[in-house]
Amino acid sequence: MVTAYDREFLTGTVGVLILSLLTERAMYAYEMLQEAERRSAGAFHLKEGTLYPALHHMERAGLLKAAWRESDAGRPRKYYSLTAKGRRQAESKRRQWKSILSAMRAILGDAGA
Amino acid sequence: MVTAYDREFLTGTVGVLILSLLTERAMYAYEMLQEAERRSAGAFHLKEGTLYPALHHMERAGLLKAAWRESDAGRPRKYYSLTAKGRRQAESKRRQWKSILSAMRAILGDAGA
DNA sequence: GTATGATACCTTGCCTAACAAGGTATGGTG
DNA sequence: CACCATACCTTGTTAGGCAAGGTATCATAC
Repeated sequence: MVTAYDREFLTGTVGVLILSLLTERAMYAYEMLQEAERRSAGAFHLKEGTLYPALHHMERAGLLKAAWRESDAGRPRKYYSLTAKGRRQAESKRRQWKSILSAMRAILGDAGA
Repeated sequence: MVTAYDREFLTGTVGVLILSLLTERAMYAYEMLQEAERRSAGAFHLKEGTLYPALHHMERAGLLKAAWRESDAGRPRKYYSLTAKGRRQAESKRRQWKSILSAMRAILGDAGA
């Protein structure tokens, strides 16, 4: 379900997306890929080449912390969770996202509703 | 009112923004800058270095056409309007934008509402 | 027994959009 | 005369998203 428009619209949203998912619970990267796809009914298809570097970057920035856990089958999984700084960032980003949303609505008229 | 977050969130939205403004009426670039700022109550501060290249690109792509008109005072203004192709594009982009919006809502939970 | 696909992690290199910072020109206001 | 708002534009940098590759484990199918 990867269409050409994904990219232009997705740009900049990946950060908020990760922060929001991790606000709910700790998750591993592969799980995030599936969750994003499932919840958007296939509209989003987060790419691995986008997600992994983003996670590493956010970990370096002190927003996330990672912990390996064994799984019943297959390779161990690397679970990410929010640090205190990450939780503050999540809150802040969400507020910003809302403000951008309403601004877009104002500019687009009913088109953005 | 330029804040650091503008960029990440704005990415990819400029195209839709232009198409939507021009759906209403022909406008010149400087006017678009003001309109975007006014309607969003200062939340958006479209940059000239973003807008002008975007307009030129969209004109080359056959989405817009430009026409110079004299003004009572100052320099002549370059009015942009949608071509037939541009109108189709505007419709299509708006639909995509809506689908992305609802996908984001689904992922963010009430955070995106 | 081996091929394939799902799971699960990762990196390198390219492309393009957004921006900062600069430039030109005109008219009005202090 | 200086300065600001209007109005157009360009160049160079940066950073984010992605395609395409790679590694390893396990289950299923043939």
